[in-house]
Order: sequence, then C-alpha cells, then structure tokens
Amino acid sequence: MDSKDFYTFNEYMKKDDNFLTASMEDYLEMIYRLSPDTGFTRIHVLSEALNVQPSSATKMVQHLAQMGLVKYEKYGFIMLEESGKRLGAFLLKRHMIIEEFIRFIGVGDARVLEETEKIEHMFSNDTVECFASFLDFMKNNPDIIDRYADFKSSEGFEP
Amino acid sequence: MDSKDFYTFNEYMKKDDNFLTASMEDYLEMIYRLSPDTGFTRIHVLSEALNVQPSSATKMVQHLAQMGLVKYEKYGFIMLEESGKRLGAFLLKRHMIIEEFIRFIGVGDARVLEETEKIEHMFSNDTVECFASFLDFMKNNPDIIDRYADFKSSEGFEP
DNA sequence: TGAATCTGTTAGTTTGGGCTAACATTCTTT
DNA sequence: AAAGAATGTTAGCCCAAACTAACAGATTCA
Repeated sequence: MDSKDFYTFNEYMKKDDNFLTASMEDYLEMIYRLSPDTGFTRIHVLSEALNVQPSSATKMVQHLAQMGLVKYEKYGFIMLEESGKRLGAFLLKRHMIIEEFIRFIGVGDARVLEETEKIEHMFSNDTVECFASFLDFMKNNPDIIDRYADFKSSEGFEP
Repeated sequence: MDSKDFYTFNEYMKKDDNFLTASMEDYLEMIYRLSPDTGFTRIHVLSEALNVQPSSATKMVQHLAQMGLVKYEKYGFIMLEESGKRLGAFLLKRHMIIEEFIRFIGVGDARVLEETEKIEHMFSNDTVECFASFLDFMKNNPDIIDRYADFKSSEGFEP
C-alpha cells in the first residue's frame, strides 16, 4: 500500500509506451477486417462499422496515415501500409484469442463481444500468450471441459 | 460486420449507464482500502497511493462527495458514506477475484497488478461471476491445476 | 449538363481526468 | 505566538476522441 504500485486507470491508458491508443487499435483492427477482399475500405464504411461519425473516422485515419500505418488521401481509399497490415493481423489474432477465452469461461453470447472489445487493449503480449496456452490446454483435454460444464450446471445447489 | 456490433473503446467507456467511471472506481476502491482501521483517510495519503497529484485527488473526492458516496469537507477527513462503503467492498472483492484469476492463468507476479487494474473496470457482474466460479472449479479440482502446470512446463517442446 | 444525392472534410465544441502554479489553511516547533 | 512546514484548494491548461454544423467534392441519373 505504501509504494508506487497503484495507478489510476487513466494513467495506465496514457499512450506513452503503448504507441497505439485503444482507439487507434480499434480503427486499425477494423480497417484490417474490412479490407481483406478488396484491399481497401472507405471512410463511410469504417465509420459505420465502428458506430462513429464520419468526421471522427476522417480524423483518425488522417492521424494513422501520418503515422505511416495507413495509406490515405482526401476522398480516396483507405489502405493499410505493410506495417499497418502486420499490426492489423496481430490485433485481430489477439481479439480472437481473447474472445474465445471469454466465451470459454462461460460468458453468454450476448456479452462476449462487448467484454472482448473492452479488454483486448489491456494486455501485454505475455498475458495474451497465457490465454492462448490455457485454451490450448483445454482443447487438448476435453474431459476437463466436460467436468467444468458439469460443475457449472450444478452450481447454486450446494449449501 | 454489417450491424451495430462494434464500438470503439471510448464509446464503451462513456459513463452513461456505468454510473461510475473507471477512475471513480479506482478512487473509491482505494479509499476503501485505506480506511478500514481508522475509518477515514486524507487527500495526501490517497493521492500518494494512486500516484496522482493532490489537486487531482481533491477534485475527484469533491465530486464523489457531491454524488453522496463520500463524506468530505475542505481540509478534512475523507470518509465513505454507507453507499460508498458498500461500493468499495464490492470493488475490492471484484479486484481480488480478477487478480486471483489473472495469477492463476499464469501471468507473472510483476504483471499481475497492472493487468488486474486495467481490466477490473471492464466486466459485467455476470462475467465476474464466471471468473469466480471458474476459480472455484479449479480449487475443487487440484488435479487439473497439476495437469495445467505440467502442460505449461512442457510447452515449446512440441512440433 | 446540371440537379440531387452521397461521401468526406473542416472547424469548433465538449468531456473527463490528468497537470502546474499560486494561493490558503492547518499543524508543529521553537 | 510567530515562523516554517505540511497539507489542501483553486484556477487555468492540456489531451484524446467523440460530437455537430457547415461546407466541399464526387457520382448518378434525368
């Protein structure tokens, strides 16, 4: 309690060493999701997908372009640069791992996406690795999955 | 992809239905942690514990006071109201569950606190319940814990 | 071709939670 | 009791990321 252990949430979220803010990650991940077939997307598609106003998307895309993650010029297509593509792939994979994990733990379908989107920005790579290897373990041990299912369904009936 | 499923992180964090922002939760939880013996704490203690400037703590405490969660008047003691106390207890318990969970999953000591503090604000009660019952399950099945430990230590040696 | 529609940009505002600097109060110590 | 130290407050600033409103460019179609 006496030391420098605790910080407020907002301090943790400052993007100093994070490089990308949570919102930047959201945009990048979504651009990546929207691009695979055509290789590009557009402001209005992106802004709809993320439920933000087009003006917000414009601003962020300009910012990402200036960071060198995205190719974009006024009124044009949004395309990922190589670096952006690599990041997008990473972000999407991370999302998948966390989503699968959240689902596994028993969170209902209705909640899974929201919970995933809220926490995907939070973890170090090491931690995501932990989630992944836990899932791995479970997949290799289906008997445990069954036992867990039994346990869950019997909850609330003990003293 | 076509529907209203996705939101940016910042949208999720808007405090509309959350009642408490992430930072408010941090302050409340910390006030609760700091109070148990004496029943109160003070601005400089709180601000040190959270690694913020005293002026930031003052502002937030005034805000919490005006919300009726905390008793406070200028230059005085910070004490939790009944409602604040209940919330504090809830927040601390939630923190404990998540911290235990994160630790269980294999995140190293050095990271556990940070990861916990980042995600504790994110979950619905239902989800926290899921974590809790998962931990319950594991504690009731130590053999699984052993198997997981074996699995982890054998990782990286397979094709 | 020109009007209407769709798409995108700019400028300016808001909000929460930090910060610093300057000032105010309270406590401690001589 | 007066000085100095410790503590707390206020005012004003910053920042990211949303928003709206007004404007600009592109596309479609009669």
